[in-house]
Amino acid sequence: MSTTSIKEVARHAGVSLGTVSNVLNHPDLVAADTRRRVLDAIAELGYVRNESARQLRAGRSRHIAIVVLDVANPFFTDVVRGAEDAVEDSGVAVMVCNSADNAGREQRHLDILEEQRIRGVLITPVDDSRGSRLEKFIQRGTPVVLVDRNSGRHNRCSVAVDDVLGGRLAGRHLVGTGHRHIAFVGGPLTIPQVADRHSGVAAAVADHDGVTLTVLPTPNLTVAAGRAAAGELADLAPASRPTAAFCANDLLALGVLQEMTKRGLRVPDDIAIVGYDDIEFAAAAAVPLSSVRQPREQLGRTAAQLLLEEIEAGDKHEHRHVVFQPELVVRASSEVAPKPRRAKDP
Amino acid sequence: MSTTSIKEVARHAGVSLGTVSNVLNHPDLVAADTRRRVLDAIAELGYVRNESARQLRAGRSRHIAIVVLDVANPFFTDVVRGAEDAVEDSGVAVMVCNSADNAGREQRHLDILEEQRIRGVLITPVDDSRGSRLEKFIQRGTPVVLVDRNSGRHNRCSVAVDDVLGGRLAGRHLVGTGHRHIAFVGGPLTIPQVADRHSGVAAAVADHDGVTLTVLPTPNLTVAAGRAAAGELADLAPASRPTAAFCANDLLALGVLQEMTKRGLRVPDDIAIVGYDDIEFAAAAAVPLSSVRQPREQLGRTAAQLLLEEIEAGDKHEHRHVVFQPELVVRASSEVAPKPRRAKDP
DNA sequence: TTACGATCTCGAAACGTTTCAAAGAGTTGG
DNA sequence: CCAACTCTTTGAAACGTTTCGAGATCGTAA
Repeated sequence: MSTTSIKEVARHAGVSLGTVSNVLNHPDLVAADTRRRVLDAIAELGYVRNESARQLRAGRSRHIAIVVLDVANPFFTDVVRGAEDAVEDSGVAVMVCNSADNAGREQRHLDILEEQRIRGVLITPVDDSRGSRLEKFIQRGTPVVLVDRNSGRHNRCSVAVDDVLGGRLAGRHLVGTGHRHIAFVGGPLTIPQVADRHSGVAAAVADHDGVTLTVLPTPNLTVAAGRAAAGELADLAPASRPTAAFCANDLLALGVLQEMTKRGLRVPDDIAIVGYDDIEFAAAAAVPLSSVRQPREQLGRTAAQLLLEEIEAGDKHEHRHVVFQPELVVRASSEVAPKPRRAKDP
Repeated sequence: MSTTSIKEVARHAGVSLGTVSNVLNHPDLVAADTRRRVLDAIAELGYVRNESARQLRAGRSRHIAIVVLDVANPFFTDVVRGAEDAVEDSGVAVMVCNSADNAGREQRHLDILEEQRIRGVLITPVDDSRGSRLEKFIQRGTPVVLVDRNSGRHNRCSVAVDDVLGGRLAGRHLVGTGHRHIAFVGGPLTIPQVADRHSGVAAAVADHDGVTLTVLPTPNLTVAAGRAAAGELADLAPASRPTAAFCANDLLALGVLQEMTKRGLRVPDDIAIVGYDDIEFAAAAAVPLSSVRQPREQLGRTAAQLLLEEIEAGDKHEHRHVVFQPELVVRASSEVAPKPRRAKDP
């Protein structure tokens, strides 16, 4: 552990401690040859500034954090990249925290971040209720921007996508291509995004007589959960089986696609699939997946910009709520109009 | 920003400052009702400990970092999850840093981490040469464990997978199923993992007369690069086109699969594909991808354990180099023996 | 020659903790 | 009643910075 302090550098260079600090922070105040001597001493001793001491004195950190629901979900990694891009040369660094959709972990992360006097936080919250840890966090004055979630409250910025519209787009598309029995695959419905996507598709279905919507709840939004849900669907008698599945995200959709293929059902002929997020792997699937596209990197970039703005402006900052429009991308998995059902089931 | 300090808590509770600190760090030394009073004051004032001050006094942080080549690659997110699991209740937190395969960014991250007096670092380095930033970092005494890279040097632990063997497994499999012309898709070859995988497959091919290996270099290891490489392959005259592609990772392989399908070439009949890493999306592809499996989470878990061990043991620690064996997982993308070529090209 | 600015350097204070020797207050045993 | 404990609490020092008023040095104008 490097243990050289500014004091030793000063001694080595034959100057006072304050001068070394000036070389580091206000080089223009120091005479050229003194500066030179100090820099040499720094190089020779391998001095590394102690950030804790700096921060203690300065009163604040130079970091922001982004807390995501699932680091392993490509949707979030793209959001992270967007955020990293946005802060690139603003002098702050980004810490990535994974709440794993677990309120306890989210809370612990927030605890740690607050102890660090973090400069600001981007978060897709698990628990955003009144009196939640996050609420307290905000009230104590740390700037927070909600990501992929819009907030009715006015003490924070948010950047979101209109998920109800997204669900509606998917529903309209499926109804429009002739499907009369649609499944919604996703859960838990306590996740607002999932609930919104569901109510969107439900609204689209309700606009048309004779179209029914079946909800297949899943415990989470993973590929494995998609496989399991697809198993249930495939086990249904062909006559009562939905001809299309709208999945709450692409991981689920990929799981459904995989399981259906494995069981000999053809996509989209036997069952059409529409996902959500339009992660890169959606297009890369060998039956390319239709999906509701969210501007993933832009989400992260915009959120980070809002945060920097708030950090900059302080009290003068006015909170804003940015909502992006989703866009349906139709690919092979839902492209073909459904044909009369064939008897071809396991 | 919460600005209450231990001093105010002390005043509020009518005790000295040292007692408050004891309540926080050594509660057993404090009488029950004093403790009670202090805790009440803490709750009432919303006191949050200042980690910078704590760390300054204690001399070290409670964080480790993991620096990965690409946060958006599921391989690395799984490694991260493994590492997070391993440190779960050791009292240290994990910071995730993304070098994006860029030496400059890696350097900047290491600068910041050193200023933080980070407790230890897991890293898949971009630049591990003699005299590199990383080398200096290690020499100054911060514990570092190399991930997915084995090191000849003896001043650090490493956890890796035998990539030469992995390449060899893939090569043997393809040769064994009758392929006589194989393509290696991947690059840049300056990435040691890529070079090893290549030399593995080259060795396997060299063991058999009449089998040729064509190298298709790519600028990076992404899906898009895979698509581009597949385009080149597909454009070749059928007679001179390889019948199998071994890709340096699964992202490339998925790109190749997608582009081939798009161009009407069938996998595996027209061209077999084998990837590397066995990320979850490999199995989820509708033509499930054969792949060389790395124990992703275990890689992260083991690396984190070694790091904690070194942090614990200090000078007494003996560096170790763990090497895992990869395992070939054969799926549909390379399952069928190649048939006589058909003329069926764009 | 003096006075004044301009430049540069210095030294001490402050940031909020943790730690530790020492003191205070009871208790117990002789 | 004193000595020797134990149990609590105290207050000051130290961690490595940054900041800022003040001092030192030198050149220049009056």
